[in-house]
Amino acid sequence: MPRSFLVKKHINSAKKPNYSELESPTVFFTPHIYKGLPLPVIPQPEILSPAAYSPITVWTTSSLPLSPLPSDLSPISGYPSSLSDTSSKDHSGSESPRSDEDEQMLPKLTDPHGVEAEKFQCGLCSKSYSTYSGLLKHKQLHCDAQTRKSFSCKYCEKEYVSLGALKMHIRTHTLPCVCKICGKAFSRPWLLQGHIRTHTGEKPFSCPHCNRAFADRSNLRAHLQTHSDVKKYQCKNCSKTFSRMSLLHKHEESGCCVAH
DNA sequence: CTGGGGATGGGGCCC
DNA sequence: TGGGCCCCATCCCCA
Repeated sequence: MPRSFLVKKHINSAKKPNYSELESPTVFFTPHIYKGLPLPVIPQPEILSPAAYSPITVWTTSSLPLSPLPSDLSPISGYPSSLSDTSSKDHSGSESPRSDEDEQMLPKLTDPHGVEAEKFQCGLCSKSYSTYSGLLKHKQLHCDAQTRKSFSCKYCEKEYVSLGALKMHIRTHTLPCVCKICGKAFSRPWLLQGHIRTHTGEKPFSCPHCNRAFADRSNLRAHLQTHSDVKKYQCKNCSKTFSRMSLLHKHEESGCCVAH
């Protein structure tokens, strides 16, 4: 299943950013751990600065984070995570912005500091505020979601509520972080760092139960499931538990043990 | 076939 | 605002 729950649906595809300013230069990442490591065949690459973006042309938008949705993604409620509690992840994205609307929250008076009471009225809900800042706060907290603009990716059909989110997504297309050892490109430096561990053999995450080491924290987390009697992912039909969702899916797709 | 490890993608959160 | 890190999810491969 594509991990698109955070992506806005196609609401206003006409809102395209200036991509010539969005795209980041290619970055060759070289970790410090190369120094002293036996990689003689590879020329010792220099450490380059991380990707830097040019100043971005701003399209009108107020990109406040969306309200967090309470969503416990753990298939088994109350399961004790060995590493951290992640039950409060923000998986918002179901806004229905009226993207064709322009700024409608204008003060009744031009004085931005507002010396009289109830002078600043929200153009959407008609609530009045004595100060301009009060109106702004109201706008950001309550009404801005309705006027939020969207930012569309030029490489695919995804849209985002903030320019920052779009820029992050653009990197998945431009892949600016390139491994100097094998040439493989990644969207983000830390992804490249994880990849480089496959070259260096570095495994900084070790299991407290069996001392097995892993290069990736997520893989250690999955491994920790194998030490648990009651695993994280449980079949609704037979209550059998699995260490990975993919295993549960396989189990369910194979017909489980109970007819649906 | 099943379970587990390796590698990677990608959005959110925090600073 | 961006980088680093978090977490979840997924695919592939192998024992």
